[in-house]
Order: sequence, then C-alpha cells, then structure tokens
Amino acid sequence: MPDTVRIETAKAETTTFREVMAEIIQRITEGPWGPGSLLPGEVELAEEFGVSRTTMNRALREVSELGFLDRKRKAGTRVRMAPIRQARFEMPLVRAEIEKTGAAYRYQLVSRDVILAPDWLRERMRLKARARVVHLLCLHFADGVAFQLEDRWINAQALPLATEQDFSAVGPNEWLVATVPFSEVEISFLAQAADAQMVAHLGHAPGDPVFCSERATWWQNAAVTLVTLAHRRGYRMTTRY
Amino acid sequence: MPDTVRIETAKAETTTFREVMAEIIQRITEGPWGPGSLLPGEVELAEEFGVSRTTMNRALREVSELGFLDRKRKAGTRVRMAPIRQARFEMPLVRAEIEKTGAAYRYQLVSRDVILAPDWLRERMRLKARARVVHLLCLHFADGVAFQLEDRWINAQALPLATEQDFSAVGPNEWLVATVPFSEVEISFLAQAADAQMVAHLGHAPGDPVFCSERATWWQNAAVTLVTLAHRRGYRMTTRY
DNA sequence: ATGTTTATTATGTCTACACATAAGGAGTCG
DNA sequence: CGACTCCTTATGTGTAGACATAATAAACAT
Repeated sequence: MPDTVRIETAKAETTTFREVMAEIIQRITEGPWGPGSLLPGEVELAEEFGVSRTTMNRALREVSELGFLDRKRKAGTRVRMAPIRQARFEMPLVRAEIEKTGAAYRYQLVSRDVILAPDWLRERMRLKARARVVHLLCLHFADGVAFQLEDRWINAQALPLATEQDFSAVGPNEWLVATVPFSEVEISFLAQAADAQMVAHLGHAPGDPVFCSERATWWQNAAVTLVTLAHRRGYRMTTRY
Repeated sequence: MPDTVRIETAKAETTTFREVMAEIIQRITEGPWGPGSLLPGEVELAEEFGVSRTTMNRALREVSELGFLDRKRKAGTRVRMAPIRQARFEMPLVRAEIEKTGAAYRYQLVSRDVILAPDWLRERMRLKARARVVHLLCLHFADGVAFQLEDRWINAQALPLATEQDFSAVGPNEWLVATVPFSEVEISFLAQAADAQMVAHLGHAPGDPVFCSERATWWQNAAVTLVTLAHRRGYRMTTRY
C-alpha cells in the first residue's frame, strides 16, 4: 500500500466549542434538559462529547452568558427557570443606522448657542453655578426625510474645544466620538409628548407621543455631554434573540 | 534555619485575566491607548504582563466583548472609535422590578377572553385563519398604585392549557415562564398614545405619551404569545455602564 | 439540637504547546 | 494597471494537566 493512504485523516472532525454550544442549547430548548434541571458535570459531558474539559467549560460558560444556564461551584450547572432576562440593543451612530437601510444620509445643524447652563441642566449634569454649555440642535435625514432630532448639551468647561467648533459640517456625535476618550454612560428610553421643536422639524402633531433616547456621558466624574434623540413617528427600537 | 521559611511563597501573585482586563481598560480609558490605536500583539503583551498567551487572549477577548476593542486576524487588535455601541437592559419580571424598590407588589386580572384572533393579530403572530387566542388584560401594582398594564395574547393552539387556566391568582407572565420552554423572542420599545384602557387603568390622560414594550415569543416557529406592557407616566428604562 | 470544623466536589482559571484560519502584503503574470 | 497566487502574521481555538476556590455535605464538638 502506498503511504498516501495516511492522508485519509483529512476533515479532522475536531468538535468546536460552538458545535458543543449548539448541541447544549438544543438539548435545553427542545431536548431533555428542561427548566431547572441539573446538567451532568463538565468532566462527564466532556467525555460524552469527545472534547477536553477546557472546551466543554468554554461552551458551558458561553451558553450561561447567553442566559440559559446558571453555574455555581460545587452546586453544578442548572438550566435557568426564567429564559433570558436581558435585552441587548445595538445603538449605532445615526449615520450607520440610516445608511444600513440603503437610504441616503444627510446632516443639518439647526442651531448652536453657547450659554449659561439652565438650572435643570446644572442639576442633571452636576455642573457648578454659572457653568457654560454649548447647546446644539441637529437634524438627521434619511432620503431627505427627517429621521431624528438631536438636542445636545456639551459641558464647555470639560471640553473647551467644543466652543470653537462650528458643527455645520460634521455632527457633534461623530466629533465627540473622535475627541472624547471612553467614558461612563447612562442611557434611558422614554416616551415624550412632542414639543415645539419636534413639531417643527420632525413633522409630529403637538402632543404626539415621541420615542426618545437620552444619553448622558461622563469622563472622570465630570459630565461631558447630555443628548436627547427624538425619533420620527412610529419609530421602534427592536431586538431579537 | 527551620524549613518553615519555605512558606514565604504565600500570596502567589498569580496575575488573573481579570486584573489584565482591568489594566487594559485603564490604558484605553485613561492611558496611552486612545481611540483607533493599534495594540501590540498577544504574544508581546503576554510577555509584558507576565502571563501566558491563553490568558492574555481571554482578557483581550472579554474586553472586546465589552465593546472596547475590535479584533481581526492578521490585522491585530484596535481600540474602537465609537466607545460602546450596545446597551444592555435587564428585563426582570414586573414583580421583581417592583419588589426591588421596596414597594409591595399586587397583581390583578382585569379581563380574560377566549376569542378568534383579529386580523392584525393573525398577521402579527402568523396564525392561520380562525385561530383561537386567549386575550388577557392584567394590572401590576406597586404599593397600590398601578404600575404597568399588561395586554397579552396567547396562541390557544400552541398552548391549549392556557384556555383552561384562569389567571386570577397568578399572572400569565409567571405562568408562561414556568410552562413554556425556552424560545425565540423579539422585543420592541415604542411610544404610544394612551388609549381607553390605559386611561382607565393607568391614570393617563387620553393621548398621553406612554412608554410601551412589546414582546413576541416563539417556540419552534410557532407564535406562543404577544404582550404589550404599558408603563405608568414618566417611566424610563435606564441602563448605566 | 445547634454551631463549627473538615472533607469533598464541581466549577474557575492558569500554563504550555500546537494547529487552524483569516486577511494583509509581496510578488508574479497577463 | 489589475488579477492572481503564495507567504506571513495575528488572532482563534483545541489539548492535557495542574492548582484555586466556593459551596455543599459530612463529621464533629458543644
């Protein structure tokens, strides 16, 4: 026999941790491992699947990060009673969100002021008295139709550069992302009644329900920026899993 | 010298991947690795930190899962331009959400009907003609005050048990969680104008903006349940990181 | 019975090593 | 110049083995 025979070992059939994950999820969702049941130990499973314990550990860990499993030392691995308790939302830049749908993106600066922070803002951003802020109103269009109204406040003390920047060409979002280092963020979603600005720019009727997201950004305990994004009528923020 | 001296090796100083992660994040947020910069390779970093490449890989992988880094084969590891593009929301059961604030939880069934699915619902849940559904209206109270209105539809064909269940004592949410296996889920957030139900039960004025979350649940390609949760005035869904 | 220590055990993580794979870049050829 | 191949390189993932740690269960003492 020629020694080429040894090449038979092609398609090495190495079971990857992803395959193991898939099989585990299968067994949980459609198979024998119902909610609350206790899984065999890692060693036993590793043996059954023909993988090393390292790999099995990784698979189980990732499945548990998906929210399916609950793992405790000594106690073992258990299928969670309540399926998944977390929702992940991708929050791309508006530009990316619009361009992904195939629509043309356009940005427009509506107004720009450098003023003393009003009281409510001082409290919200924990600014000191007489703090100056840059106030911007911007519009984001998808194929010429207003898609999102951006109402942004920037702490001038924390970011003096912002007072010199005119945001007519490049949106504050993209500018900030390129300028400010990573920071602490607080995001909220809420429903608001359409105010004058939204009526004027987004085409709502006064008092219409508007889906808004608010984002406050901090860096080293100093507020950097606070922005409210008002979305067009009927906007939904959706995620699937 | 007594041989107890050897015990000096206590506190073995093993650098864990968590410590490495912390240091990496530090260098990104406050240190030399600004947005867009390219990190040294795993091997080099591993050497610098005095850990194995496996550990360094894990650290880098997890930091990148947090949204800080972008990793590509051959291209290397790069600091993301846009800090964090995803928001994670914990979505506990209402009961847990209310009890966490220290308030007393109370559940009340408002109405319960078994009917033919209306057209919009048939389309939304992809039910066939003449499909029967259970329609529930439920209220969740925090300290006696209406907190959330639950408008739920259950596919009677996929879940015949639901037609026999009277949901006067236990909420459909908790019942479903205990009954239905893990499933595919689609969650949306949206702003709605208060309708008659919300006015009657949540104390909104007609047309008020209401923050709603809608959740559609599937199991093996069959719709199980569709629920809309309307929140009380001023409700915000918030996350921080 | 109750509180405390001790042993056991399943998961958590580290190491060293090897091979797989994607993708940038150089070189080649038309 | 463009399209192709091939090489190189950084990350991706697998293995075996060892020790760490948390948490239960058993043994013990009060």
